[in-house]
Amino acid sequence: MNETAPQTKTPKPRPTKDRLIRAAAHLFGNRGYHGVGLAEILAEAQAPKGSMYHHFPNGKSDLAMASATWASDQILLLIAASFEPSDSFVEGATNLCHKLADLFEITGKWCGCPISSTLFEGPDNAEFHRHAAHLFEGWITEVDYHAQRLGIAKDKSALAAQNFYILLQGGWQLARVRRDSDVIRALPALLHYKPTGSGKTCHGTKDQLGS
Amino acid sequence: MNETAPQTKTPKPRPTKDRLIRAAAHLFGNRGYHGVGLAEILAEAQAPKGSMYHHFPNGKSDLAMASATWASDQILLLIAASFEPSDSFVEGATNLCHKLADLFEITGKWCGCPISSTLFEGPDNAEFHRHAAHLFEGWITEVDYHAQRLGIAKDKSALAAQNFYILLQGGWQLARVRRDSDVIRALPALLHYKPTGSGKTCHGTKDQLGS
DNA sequence: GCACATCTGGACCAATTGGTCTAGATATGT
DNA sequence: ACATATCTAGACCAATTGGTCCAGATGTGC
Repeated sequence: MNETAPQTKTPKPRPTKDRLIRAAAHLFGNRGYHGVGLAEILAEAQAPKGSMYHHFPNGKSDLAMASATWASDQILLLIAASFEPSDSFVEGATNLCHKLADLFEITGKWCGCPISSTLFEGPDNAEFHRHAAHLFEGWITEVDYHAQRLGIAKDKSALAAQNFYILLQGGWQLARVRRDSDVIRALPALLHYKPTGSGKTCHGTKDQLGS
Repeated sequence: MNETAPQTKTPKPRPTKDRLIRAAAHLFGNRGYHGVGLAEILAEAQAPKGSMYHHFPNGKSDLAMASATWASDQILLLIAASFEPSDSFVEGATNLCHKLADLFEITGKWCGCPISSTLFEGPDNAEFHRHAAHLFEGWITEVDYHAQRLGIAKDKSALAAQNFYILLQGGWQLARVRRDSDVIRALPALLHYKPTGSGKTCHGTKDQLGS
């Protein structure tokens, strides 16, 4: 019937390993590593325990690493899709924020950052921490690359990327607290927010989305 | 012997309830609600299970709420101590960041934000979420109060407070990832960061610490 | 002294946890 | 057809989980 019915046919409607990773990413992102039991993951992935330990011999922690990597890659795709068609850094950042906000609104799921939920609330294992750090630096590096490509001075791009990362994480968290995606949409404005008022921004050239 | 031995004397070296709250706050902040078992909390608090269920009839979740409240109050004290002696908003914010960074360096414990660790990675209970939201808004309100007191226009203070909150949460997370408190110390500079280059900031009126 | 409420100690429990193991189903290559 | 590697299915397990319960140790008022 519809394409979602695997049944005996269509040998690979979606590989079991993939289903496990997605289910794990989804659940971990919502309730953290310790907050989700294997039983629940297996139920959502429609996979038996045996399959899981076949694909992830080290069990839950293996699966967590894989699902965090997968989730991180998704974000990297989102970053690329946001910055590539843009003509300025702020425009790319704005795109990203809107895509993210849309995602939250559409799915209605106010999940947390999948990497920190999975690897930070996990065992305070050094390997988990290293992997999380690696993935996060990957995000920053990717943004840095686009920042340079879009004309930000090489000595400032890294800082711009890091700053944007901070805003994104902080904003993500507050948006989750308030269940209000507008917090995320408003983030780009903070890229040149100034606390001391003065109505017009920099008054000078292109003050908003630059470009 | 030493003053840390409660023994039969000193009826209240520190009330059991208090010890439980502190131990819980400490452990939850590091590994999240689900990441810590009652056994561990009771061990660190040196309290038997019976005591705990006496003080917190609803068990772990009760304790989590109480410890999050306590931790939040600690932060509120830190905010007050940072902004009260300051002459400008940015100065207060800078103080807060430095105090926080010092705290991390001294303790060497890169704990996460105790509220989100405890209440967000906990059961996706509505009560937990509401309480977390309440506590966080408390932080923002407190910062807002000081912002106004320190001369930020009433229609901008709320935004300034929210912005600072976002920076703090994002920075806190990145600092934890990198185990580098400098990230937090650098946050105040972001209060008027602008990505579009132009060496001098807004060129206009009091661009830096305003006030 | 006694009666009282408060608090502690820990034995006990059902449910769940992550993890192991193996018999069999299902490809895939020849 | 057969042999082989890959994957699935789930029974099974020890350990741990959060939670209950109550006997007794503490106070604290009278």
